[in-house]
Amino acid sequence: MADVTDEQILNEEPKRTRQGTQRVTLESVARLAGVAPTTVSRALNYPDKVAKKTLDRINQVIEQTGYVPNMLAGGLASNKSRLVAVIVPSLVNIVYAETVQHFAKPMKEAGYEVLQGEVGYSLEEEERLVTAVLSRRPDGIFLTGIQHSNNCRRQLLAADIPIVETWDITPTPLDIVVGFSQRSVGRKTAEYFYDKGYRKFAIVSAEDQRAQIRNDSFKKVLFDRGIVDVPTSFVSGISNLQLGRQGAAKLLDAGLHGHLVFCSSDTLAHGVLTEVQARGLVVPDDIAIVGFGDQNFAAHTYPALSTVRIDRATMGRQAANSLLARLGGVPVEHKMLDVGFEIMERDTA
Amino acid sequence: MADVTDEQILNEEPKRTRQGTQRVTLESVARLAGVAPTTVSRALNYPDKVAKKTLDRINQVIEQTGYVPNMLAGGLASNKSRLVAVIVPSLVNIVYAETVQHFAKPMKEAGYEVLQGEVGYSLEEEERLVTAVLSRRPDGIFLTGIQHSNNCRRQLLAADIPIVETWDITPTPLDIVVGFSQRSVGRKTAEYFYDKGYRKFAIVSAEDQRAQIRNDSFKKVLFDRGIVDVPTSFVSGISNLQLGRQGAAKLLDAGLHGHLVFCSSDTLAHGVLTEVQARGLVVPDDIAIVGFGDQNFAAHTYPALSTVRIDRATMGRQAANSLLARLGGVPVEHKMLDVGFEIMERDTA
DNA sequence: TTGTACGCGTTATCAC
DNA sequence: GTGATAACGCGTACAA
Repeated sequence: MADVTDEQILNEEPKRTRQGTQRVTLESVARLAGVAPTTVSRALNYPDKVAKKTLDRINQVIEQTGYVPNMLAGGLASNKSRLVAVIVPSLVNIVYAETVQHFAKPMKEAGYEVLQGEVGYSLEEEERLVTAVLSRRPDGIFLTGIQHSNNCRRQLLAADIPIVETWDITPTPLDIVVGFSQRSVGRKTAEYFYDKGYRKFAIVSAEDQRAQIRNDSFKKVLFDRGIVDVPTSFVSGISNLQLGRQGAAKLLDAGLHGHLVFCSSDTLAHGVLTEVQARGLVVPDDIAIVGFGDQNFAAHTYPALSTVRIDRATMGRQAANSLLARLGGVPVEHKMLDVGFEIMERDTA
Repeated sequence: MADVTDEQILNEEPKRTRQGTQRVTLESVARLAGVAPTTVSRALNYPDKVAKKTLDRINQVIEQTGYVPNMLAGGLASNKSRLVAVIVPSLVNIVYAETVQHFAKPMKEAGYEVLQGEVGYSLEEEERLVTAVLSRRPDGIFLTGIQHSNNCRRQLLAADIPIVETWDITPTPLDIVVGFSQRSVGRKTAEYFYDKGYRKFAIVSAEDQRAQIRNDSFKKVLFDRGIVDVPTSFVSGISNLQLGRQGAAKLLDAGLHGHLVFCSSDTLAHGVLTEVQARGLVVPDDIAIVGFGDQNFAAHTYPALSTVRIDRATMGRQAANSLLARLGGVPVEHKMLDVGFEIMERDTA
């Protein structure tokens, strides 16, 4: 055994007990370009710190060999992954997808990749995904909502990275929050249409937490004005046109007439509209409808959908701005950014 | 200077020229549990290869410290990232989102995270994203479509990882392909509705490559039957209801009547339907409409939308199955999997 | 402007 | 069942 050890010591070559990938590495590029690995690394990360001639030679080798840097190694060495994690309730819910898209664009332009994960509306799922995602050492994280399990909060805080919470607002965010008050949406919407003269109301809603908050504050306003009965139809699963029709059908079958139906999304509202029309009723005379979100189809349904406009582009963009500021070491001016909302009165209510 | 060197050599402690993250590492867990790092690693990756007692102690320390493994380091060492990259034209196009969702579920259950990127309909963008994504050393990659730039193909092949192409079909995939023939869709749809008696046709289409293929084969069939004039209205950007209405408006303004309008997506078709109805025309008598995709709202528009059903769930699931098989070293039985499509005749055509 | 020498946190290998 | 040791591929402090 001693012999082996001696051999190793005497041997110039490393022991090579393991096999790496056979791909071209920074080192092989360096060899081919006749420079030190450091120089190649610099050529990649700080091109202007390398002599033009050297740079050209290196780039040529990179081109020829098809070298692709290994960011796992780079990230480990630099303690930066250039990855931001995004956690949304659903990948196929277009309102979240749009927010993420507007978030992802500036992040990508700044050199970050987006790792997206979906968690439904369950806090436990969120906790699991957060753990999984933190093991990738993201440089920052985008969260949907402000409700998280205690364990989840602890992990997030321990990770010590910038965090943006979105789609709600709170004076005490984990780090930064960019959103709007769900409570205000419910309240203002109820007040607005009550003041317009409506006295009968109903709700078609998905079962998510944020919708519940809107519903509750909506009903609270009505209750305070003496309206205690607000027929509510819950649908479960990802909202779609069909669920909207089903939700409306239940209500209509129960004899709804002259009500304003407040929906938890434009998609559900579109379904309600379709069902009402399919029954030969007239909107808004027989049934009035208000959606939520102002998705881009809302202004183009027939009749055009009244709804609550949420500026998803601004929300996404601002979330990115704040995160990028923190990532760049710039102190963020506002820990809390309220992007507000706007009631869009169109033709269905 | 020599002194310093001597000190270093004599010193038992490492030089510590750099500062790692202060987070808890596998090594600190090992120290606290009184075992070697190797054992902790094993406890995490092969729990049954560790004595029950040791395992319990380690898990307890992990619990207390809130240790989160660093997968950058793990990935570097094991040459496995447990990451699969997904490249789609658009994050907000729900038909792709749904495919990805069905793909992501089994992948996640098998322990893989999904890194999603959007590339529009540009091959150059795809190439750029592929490079960025390969630098994360994904274990596999999911592609939309079968058209890629040469450079992109080269990189993909060089990466030497399992690849699934989707949403189209070819006998010569990069690795595996799960999809259906775009050409057949156009052909069969034209034949079907020609045989049903339609003699006037029009098209409302987005500008993407795959839609073009459908349009071309659609028109080819009609041409062969003596129908040479197929008014076509292109819309640009991500398809939505408004664009569908606009596309229809252009056609309708030009005096369309009695035509069957073949749309490149259900969303556009829904817009066409809305526009036609807003003008007081009757579907399908004045204008017939056929969509593409059979999204979940298609059966619930009023009247219900005739369309071409694409089984996105099966496509996503099969893509995952094939990829997981390859990832597990199992030889894949079919390099090419045709999930087909189905013409859904409902009430709009 | 370029090169030397570590170390980042983990896993594979092999020995015990 | 457990541990020592050497990589994995790259960034960075420091020296030249």
